[in-house]
Amino acid sequence: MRNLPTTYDPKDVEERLYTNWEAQGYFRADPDPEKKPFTIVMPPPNVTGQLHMGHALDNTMQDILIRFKRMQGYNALWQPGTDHASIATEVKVIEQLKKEGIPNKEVLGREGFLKRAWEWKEEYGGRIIKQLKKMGSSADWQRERFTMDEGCNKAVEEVFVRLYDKNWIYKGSRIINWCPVCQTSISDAEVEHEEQAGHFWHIKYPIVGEDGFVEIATTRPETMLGDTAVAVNPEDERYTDLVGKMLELPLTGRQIPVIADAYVDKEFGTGCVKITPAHDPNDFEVGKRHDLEEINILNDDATINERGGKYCGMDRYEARAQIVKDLEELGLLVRVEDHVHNVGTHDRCHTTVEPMIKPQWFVRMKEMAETCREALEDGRLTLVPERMNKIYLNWINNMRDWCISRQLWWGHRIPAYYCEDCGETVVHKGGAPAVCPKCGGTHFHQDEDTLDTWFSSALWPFSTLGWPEETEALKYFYPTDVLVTGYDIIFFWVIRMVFSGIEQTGQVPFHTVIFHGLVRDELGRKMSKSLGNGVDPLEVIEQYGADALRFTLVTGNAPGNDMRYSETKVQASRNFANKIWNASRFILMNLDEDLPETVPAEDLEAADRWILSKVNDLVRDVTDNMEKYELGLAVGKLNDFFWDEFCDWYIEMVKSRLYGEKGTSRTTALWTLKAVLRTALKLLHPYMPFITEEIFSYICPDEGSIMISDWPVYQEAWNFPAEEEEISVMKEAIRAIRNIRATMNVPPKTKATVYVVTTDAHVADIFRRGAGFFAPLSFADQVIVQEDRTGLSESAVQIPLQNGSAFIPLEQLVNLDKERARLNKEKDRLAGEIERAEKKLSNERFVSKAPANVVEEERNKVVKYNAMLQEVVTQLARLG
RNA sequence: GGGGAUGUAGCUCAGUUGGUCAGAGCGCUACGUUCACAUCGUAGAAGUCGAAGGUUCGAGCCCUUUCAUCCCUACCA
Repeated sequence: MRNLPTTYDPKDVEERLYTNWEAQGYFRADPDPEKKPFTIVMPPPNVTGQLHMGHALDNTMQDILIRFKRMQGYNALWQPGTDHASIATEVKVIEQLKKEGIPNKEVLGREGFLKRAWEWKEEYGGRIIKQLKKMGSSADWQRERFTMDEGCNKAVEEVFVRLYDKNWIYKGSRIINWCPVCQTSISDAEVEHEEQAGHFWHIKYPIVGEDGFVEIATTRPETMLGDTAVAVNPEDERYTDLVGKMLELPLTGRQIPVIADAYVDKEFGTGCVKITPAHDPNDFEVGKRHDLEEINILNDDATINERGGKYCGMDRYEARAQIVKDLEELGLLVRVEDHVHNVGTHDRCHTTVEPMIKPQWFVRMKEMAETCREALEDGRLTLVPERMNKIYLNWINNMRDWCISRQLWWGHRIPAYYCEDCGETVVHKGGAPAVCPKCGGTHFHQDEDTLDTWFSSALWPFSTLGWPEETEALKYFYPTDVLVTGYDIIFFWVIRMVFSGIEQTGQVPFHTVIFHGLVRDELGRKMSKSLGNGVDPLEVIEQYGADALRFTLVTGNAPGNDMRYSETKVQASRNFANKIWNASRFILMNLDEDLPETVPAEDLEAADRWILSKVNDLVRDVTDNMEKYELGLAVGKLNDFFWDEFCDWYIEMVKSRLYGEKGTSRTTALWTLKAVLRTALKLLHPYMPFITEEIFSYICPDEGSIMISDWPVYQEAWNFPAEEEEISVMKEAIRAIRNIRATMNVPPKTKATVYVVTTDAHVADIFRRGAGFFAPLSFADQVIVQEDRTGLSESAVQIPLQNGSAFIPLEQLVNLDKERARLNKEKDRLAGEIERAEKKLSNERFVSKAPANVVEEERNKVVKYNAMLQEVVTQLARLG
C-alpha cells in the first residue's frame, strides 16, 4: 500500500474494477417500492456500429448522471440495447454476400437472406456493447434489448395496428424519395441536400397549330419525357392567351396543355414551368390540382423505362446528355446557363434521390404533431439547452406525413395482409388472420415491405420495459427521466418518441432531454470515415485511460455545443488523473496511525477549517450543477478545487504538521486530509469512475465500493466562513512575498525571516497561528509577529497587509531605487483601486439603488486599500 | 427564403439569475528537481470580451443594428 507507483496506470485497474462491478450486480436495477426510480434509456447504437467519439460523449454523459443518481440513493436504471438499423445492416450483409460471390440478396431469397442477417447480428452485434463497457458504462446489461427482438416486435405490431385502426396509418400512392441504389423509399428526414453545380437548359416547346414556341427552363431535361403540362402563373399577362392551348412535347410526339397555376413564380426563369407529376414533388401537387396524367418514365434503378421511347434503358444521366444533344439538333435548345442548385441525396449512400410515385405506408402526423407541441408548451417536456425549443417547434410546424415503408428485408415486416380471394387489406398482429372479414377467404400474403427503423426506435422508452405488457418494470421505471442525445436526431428520434409515448402510454416518455453537440476534430471538421479524421475512443482509452477520455469529453463544454477533440486535452485530463493519484499516494504514505471517527471541532486548525469549508461549498455547488445537468461547470469546479485548493494549498500547508511529531495537530491534519479526499473522490466518481474506485479502496478500505456509496451532502458543521476569510489573507501575503522574491531573483534556498508588524490583535493572531505553514510557503526560516519595527532596518522590503505590513530584511539584495519604484507602482495600484471604489460610492444612485451588500463591499474595499496605501506611503517616506 | 449557432489571451474554450468575471487548459518566458507528483512546482507576459448604439447606479452577460464564420431547413422549376 505504501509502494504505489508514481504514475497512475489505468490499464492495471480498469478491467479488474469493471468486471467486479458487474459481478457484484451494481449496475442492476429492479423495481423496489422503497426507493425512487431514476431511469435513462440509452439511445441504441446500431448493431453494425463501432464505438466513435459521438457514442463516447453520449454515453459518458449518461453514465455520469446515472452514477450520480445512484449515489444519491435513487434506484438508477440505465436501460441499454442496440438498434437493428435496417438499411445500414442490410447494406453490410449484402457487402459480405458479394465477397462470397453472391451477387445480390434475391439469390438467397427473403428467408435465406434474413437467416444470414441474423447470423451477422449474432456475430458482430455484441461488439459495440463490449466497447461501451470499456468506457465504464454502468448500464444494466441484463436488460439489454434489441429493436428487433420478440418484445420489440410485439410492440411495433401493436402500435401499427392501433394507428391503423385509428386511421392514422394509411397506404397511398404518393410521391416519395426513392434511392435508386438502395432500391427503397426513404423518409424526408433521410434526404440530405447538397449544393451541386448544374445547368439550366432553356428549351422550346412548339405551340400546336401556330408558329410560336413556349420557352421553358429546366435543370433536369430528361424528365420532360414525363411532362404532362406546362404551367404559367394565372396573373402573368405575357401568357394569358396561352392558357388552354396545346403544346407539342418534343422528342415524344405527345401533346400537352398549358395550364395556369399560382405555384409558378412569374419572376423566375421564363415564367413557364414544365410539369412532370411523376418525378417532382411540386409537379405532383400541381398534377393533382389539374387532374394531370402521371407518367412514370423511370425504372427503380433510375434507368429510363419503356415510356421513354428511344431513351429506354439509358441511365438518367446518359438520357439527359442524349436528350440535350437531340434537342440541339432539332434547334429547340435555346441556351444553357450554369446553375447551382440543391440536390437531394440519400444520407446513407449519397446517391441522388429520385422522387417517384409509389404505393407506400404513411403515418398521419397532424394530430400527433400537436400533442408534441403541447407537451413542450405545458412543461411536461423540458429541453436542455432551452434554445432547442425553437428547433423542436420549427420541426413540429413543418411536419409532414411520415413515410414508414421501406423496400428492404431486414426490419419489422409490415403486419398487413392481403386476401388472395378478394384483395382485402387486413392489418393484423401476431401473424396472418385466419379468415378474411370481407369474403371469408383463408389465404393471405403479407405486405413485402418493412418499416422504417425509426418506427421501432420511437417506441424504445417503453418497448424496452415490456410494453405492451403491463410489466412491473414498466410500471416502476416508466415514464423515464432523462434522455441524452445529439441535437442532430431531434426530429428522427426525439419527436417521434414523444408522440409515440404520449399516444401509446398517455405519458411523455421522459421529462427532460439533454442535447449535446458533435465531437469534431482539431480543425473543427466533422469526424467522418471518408475524411479519415476520426479518432478511435478505444485507442484513446488504451493510451490514456477511460477516465481521462470521459473527463475530456465533458470538460469545458456547454450543453448543445459542438466540441473539438484534441489529444492535448486528453493529456491534460490524464495529468489530472495523475495528480489525484499522487495526492492520494502522498496521503497514504503519511497515514500511519489509526484515525478517529471524528475530530473535535476545537482541534481543527484554521487551515483544516478552511479546506473543510471549501470542500463543503464544493459539495453544494457540484450537486447543484449536476442537478441542473451542467456537467461541464461541475467538472471544472472539481478540477480547480482538487488541484488548486487541495493540492497546491492545503497539502502544502499541512506538510510541516505531518513531518512533525505525532500528536493532536498531526492527527487532525491527517483526519482532514482523508475527509476531504474522501469527499472529493465521491464527487469525482461519476466523471472518473475507475481511478476514484481504486483510490477509495485504499483510503477507505472498510467502506466498500465508492460507486454505491452515499453522495456527499452539504453540512453546517463544515461551514467556517471566518477561516475562509482568514486563510485568504494568508494566501494573499504568501503570494505577494513569493512575487517579490521572484522579481528580485532571490532563490528559494535563501531563507529570510518574515516580520509581521501589526497593532491589530486579530491580524497578529492569524499570523501567529498560521506560522507553521506561513513560514515554509513564504520561504522564511522564521516568522516574527510584533507590534513595531524593532530589529528592522529602514530599507527592509515591505508587503502591505490589510492592517499592518510584512517585512523581509533583504536589504543587501535590494537595489533601493528598484524598491522605491516597486513601492510606487504598488502605491499607484492601490490609489487606483480606491479611486474607482470611491467614485462608485460618490454616485448617489449607486448607493441608493444597488443592493446593500454590494455597497458594503465597496466600502470595505476603500477601508482595506486605504490601510494598505498608508503602509506603502510610510515605507516610501522611510526610504527617503 | 425561413430558423439556429458561434465570434472572450497565440490556440481550444468556460463564464450558471447583469454587481471583484476579465478566467482555465495548452503554448510562451524566467527560475526550480532531498523527502506525493517534471504526467510537477513557483513567478510572469498576453485580451478595449467581433463592431456600433441603447437600457441600467452598474453589461461578455439584457435590447437594437451591423460585420464575420458555421449549421439546419425550404418546392424557385
